[in-house]
Amino acid sequence: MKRPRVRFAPSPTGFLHVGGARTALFNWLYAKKFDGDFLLRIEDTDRARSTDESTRAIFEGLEWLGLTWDEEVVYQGANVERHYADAHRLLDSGAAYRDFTPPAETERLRHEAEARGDAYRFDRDTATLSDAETAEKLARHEPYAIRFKVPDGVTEWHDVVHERIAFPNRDIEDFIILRSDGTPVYNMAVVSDDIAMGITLVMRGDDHISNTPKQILLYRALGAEVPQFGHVPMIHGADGKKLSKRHGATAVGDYQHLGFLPQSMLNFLALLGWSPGDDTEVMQLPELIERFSMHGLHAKAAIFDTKKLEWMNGQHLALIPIAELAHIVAPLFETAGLATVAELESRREWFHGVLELLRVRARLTDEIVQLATTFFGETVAYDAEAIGKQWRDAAVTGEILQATHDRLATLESWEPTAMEDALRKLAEEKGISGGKIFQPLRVALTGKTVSPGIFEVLLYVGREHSLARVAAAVAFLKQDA
RNA sequence: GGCGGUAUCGUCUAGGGGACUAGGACACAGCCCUCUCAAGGCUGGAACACGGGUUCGAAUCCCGUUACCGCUACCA
Repeated sequence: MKRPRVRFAPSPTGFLHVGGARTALFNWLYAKKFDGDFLLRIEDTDRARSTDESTRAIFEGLEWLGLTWDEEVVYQGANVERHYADAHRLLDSGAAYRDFTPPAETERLRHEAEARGDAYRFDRDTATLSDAETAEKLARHEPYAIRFKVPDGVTEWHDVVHERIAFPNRDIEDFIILRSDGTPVYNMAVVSDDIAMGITLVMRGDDHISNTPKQILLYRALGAEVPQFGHVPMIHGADGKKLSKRHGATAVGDYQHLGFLPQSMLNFLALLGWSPGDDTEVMQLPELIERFSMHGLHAKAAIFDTKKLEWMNGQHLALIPIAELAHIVAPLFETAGLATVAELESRREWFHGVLELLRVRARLTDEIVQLATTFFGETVAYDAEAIGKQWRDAAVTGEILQATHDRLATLESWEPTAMEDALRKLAEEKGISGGKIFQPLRVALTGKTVSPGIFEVLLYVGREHSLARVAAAVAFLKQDA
């Protein structure tokens, strides 16, 4: 059995699209699972649209996801000489022919047919010239394109995800493989490169299904072994249309910056169009490799559901080792102006404790940063809503907070169970419920009605700052009353 | 228009002729837990596109219809 070789071949005309990322993922999983190679080829033959920036974005996106490639990146543009040679090989063997028809003329015919409502197909006969005519045009250096001579018959293959697909050859026109300026056309370049790279399975998007019969014909005419093909479905937006910019974020980089973890993205993408066959949903990369099979691949287009992605991210946020999370999130704290990475590192235990508190309450890493503001800074801004809800009676609340402050101040150890014992006892003495103490206290400490457990907040805000915040709240209420 | 592909809850899916009263997850609603919020647990509503076959028996196999998607370039 030959070593499996698969590739991901994006054109660098934009950022790494989530659909592309998923295609890359399936190829990558296949390579890992079946002990093969995962290669990357940049299809940059469309020089007008290709940019270095896009190429970089593709690398970055793939690297962020951890989908690393096994050999040096192949740039299609570097192989045009081989593409050219292969096209001429087909010309020489009679599998292709010269087409001297000016592009404008072909275009005119096409428009005419369309206007009549007919299906246009290039007419081989009009381009067929006698040897003498050809020699004459050649002598005059008239430009020509090379067209592939599509043979009679039916071209079919066993698609890894769709089973059998067949195209009657009469529905395939004699397509151009080399433009009149000598540059190769997509299908020629792809086949030439896939042969040269020794690709054994071409796994790509559904939108390439109609290219496949042309490519199979090319493999055969070139005398090359035809690889396996697998066409994975498209990813659609909520409206059922191909996912595009107007659906919002479509680049994997967008999701990175929105606060998603790469493992969530991978897990979510894997489940769009593939299923392990049972109810398992949350999986890490090793498990994905372990469970990956072609059998679980789907033929149906899937709609990208951001809500489920968010849930998935919440799951992975809860699972990721805390040190790893800290590493990802610390720079975000720095850009938010909360603390520098170095400061956080110097209070490692405390920082990890804070993250432990917040990770379960957040779905995005950005949310963790937002929620964490409570644990930084000297002053607290009180939400109007929080005041209205928990501090209605300024006099009574001020008194309770003062008592709370005093009781906490007497504590020997700044430790949750001791705090809870003390404050529950206080509530009992006053004949009120615990909530009557905890809720106003929460507003005093955080300015908000919601937060992690009040004793954890006290612990991580710290004794000094907590007492100061409560005192400040008492003062605020006094002035208010 | 031609060609190709697809069709299970709103969404992602399980399902490979009998185990289907069609299972799970997201979302939604309610309840429990509880100092609030999450997380978690429980409960609920919600689907086999339609029509024909094949078969003792069909969500599962076949055909047709419909709908949706893709391709239809000297773009990739």
